[in-house]
Amino acid sequence: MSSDDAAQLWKLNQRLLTVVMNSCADTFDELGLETKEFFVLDEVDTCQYPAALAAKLMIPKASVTMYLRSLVAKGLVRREIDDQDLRRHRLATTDRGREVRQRALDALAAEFAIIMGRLDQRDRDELRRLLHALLDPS
Amino acid sequence: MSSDDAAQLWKLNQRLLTVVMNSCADTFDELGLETKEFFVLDEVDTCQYPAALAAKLMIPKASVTMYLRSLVAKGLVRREIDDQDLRRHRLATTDRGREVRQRALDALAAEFAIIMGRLDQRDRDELRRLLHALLDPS
DNA sequence: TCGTGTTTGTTCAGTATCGAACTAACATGG
DNA sequence: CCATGTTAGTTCGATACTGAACAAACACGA
Repeated sequence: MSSDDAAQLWKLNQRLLTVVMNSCADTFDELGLETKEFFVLDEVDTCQYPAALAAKLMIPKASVTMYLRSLVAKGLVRREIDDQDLRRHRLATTDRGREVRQRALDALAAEFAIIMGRLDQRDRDELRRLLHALLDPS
Repeated sequence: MSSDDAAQLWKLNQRLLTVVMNSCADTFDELGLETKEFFVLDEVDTCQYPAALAAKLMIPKASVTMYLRSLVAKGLVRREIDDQDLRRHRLATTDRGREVRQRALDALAAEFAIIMGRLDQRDRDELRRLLHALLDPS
């Protein structure tokens, strides 16, 4: 594989993600969710703590502080005291937070499906197979 | 494909691209290139004009103005008068611009190739075909 | 118990980004 | 030729982001 070849694939892939994300913008707006906030909300339950979120999402700690402040203000996430380590803020999504997250994920999946609709069934299966081959750490 | 499955695929893909991009950060630094600037530099020759760049990259016109200003200041891109339409700035990479772009693409490809290595040549070609079909609905 | 070194999350200040308004240059219809 | 509408690129003001410094809490060997 030539160098330009790999880079081109990278760019196409990047473009695909951007297109899908842009398509979700309206739904996210209705949910009152900023794009960046969504990524944080989505990982709150699996990461539990701000530091872990920053590491997982590869964004600065200062940014996590901001997104969390907004999510808490919106009532989508709540902070709890961690009795084991008073420095840490244990995080958890609220009921409403879970609902919003699910709606956002559905929107993302729906838009992805629309784009995928440009392919016929055979090609969709093929693309999914290739992406899985790339992404699954198997 | 279930809704969550599609979203999961999307998120994995997003993560993959971020990791690759982060891996390139040092090289880009050495080249004196900001990440966002790179995307602009990379498309200058194919898009020719700022408006086309904004559309292709899906970023605001105002941002394109800024990135171009920086690229021009660094001597990587130059603006020319378009005799056909005096509103437009025809853009072109300089010799140094082409060199820097190639180095950046090489870095990107090198990192991405590690992942792409999971596919054989036939599958990579297939993947590119499918991504093109998705993104260039001709 | 200290002293020293980490880690956690926040704050602050400087930079980056971008929506909206703007100017200049075309295009089209009359 | 003019009126009207559209498009190209820039500027400006307001917001978003983040590196660096910070305070608090932990860890652990001496």
